[in-house]
Amino acid sequence: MSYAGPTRCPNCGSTNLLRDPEQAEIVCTRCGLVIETDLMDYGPEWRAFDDDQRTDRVRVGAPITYTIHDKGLTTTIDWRDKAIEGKNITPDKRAQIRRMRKWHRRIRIYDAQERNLANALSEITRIADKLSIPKNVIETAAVIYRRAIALGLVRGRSIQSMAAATLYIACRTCGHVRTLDEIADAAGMNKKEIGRSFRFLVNELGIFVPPLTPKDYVARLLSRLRMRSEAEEIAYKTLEYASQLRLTSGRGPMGIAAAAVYVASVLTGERKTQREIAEFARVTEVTIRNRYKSLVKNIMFEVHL
DNA sequence: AAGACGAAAGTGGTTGA
DNA sequence: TCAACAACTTTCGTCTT
Repeated sequence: MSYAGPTRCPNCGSTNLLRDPEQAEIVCTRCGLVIETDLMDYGPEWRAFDDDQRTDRVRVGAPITYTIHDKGLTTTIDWRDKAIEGKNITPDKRAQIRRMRKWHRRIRIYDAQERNLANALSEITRIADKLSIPKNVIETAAVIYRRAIALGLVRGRSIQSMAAATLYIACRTCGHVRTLDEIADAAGMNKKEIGRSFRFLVNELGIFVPPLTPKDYVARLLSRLRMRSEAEEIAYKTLEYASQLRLTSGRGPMGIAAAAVYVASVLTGERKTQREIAEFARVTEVTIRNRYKSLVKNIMFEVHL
């Protein structure tokens, strides 16, 4: 059976796509974007009958029982090459014990990573569920986290912040607009730490994260303010002018989006107060005023020409 | 009285020596 | 590592509707 799927990653343009029938996905090996899910699944042992199973069986690697049966009770083989009574032991016994020790250690590291992964994935899904983030974004986050763990980037950092940062990266690369604030809220931790982990991961993994533009925020603001679609058009037009006039560079995109929405609210007559918009946009009224001021000044000038 | 406006001082993050 | 800096916030008094 042949399958003509995508050949290029829509996010970073890489052609190194990994098609993984067991995980029923096509994944970009460069940025970790999950391009397609729910491919035909060939392996009878791993057939996923519903979404829950697909998550549990395919994604998490080790089944959840793995972490339960162990519960952190690990064993160690003594480093001394002695029998229990303190006698020396024969050379071939000694060699055997050393081999056992080696493998025991290796297996334990593997265990620790799997545990970390399972932990992180449940954290990721927990945050994502709170925000109703779609499944493919969660999957992308999982892939990114796996890469991070494989490169040893997670050690010494809190699983929570790494999980949240991973989810944020996934949102950005998948074009699912969420603010760092929202993620931080849902994760129950501060924005700063997640932001730091975010930047760290982006640097270390070399992921291309498309920058957010004011436009990305407008639709969300309008829907949260329950405004009509004609306002949307005006807001987008305003932003277009603004970016042509280079009013957008270097400014926080949310402030500009909020100002554009305010302009639209005034022009359409379904006026919203600056405070209302500021609240949803998570910027202050003053910021809206400043953006709005320069918007009006420059665009009026433009119109008069 | 509510909303809009703007000045001034404060805050947290980035940059460049 | 530290100071300068830009963007944004906080606060508060004044103006407008």
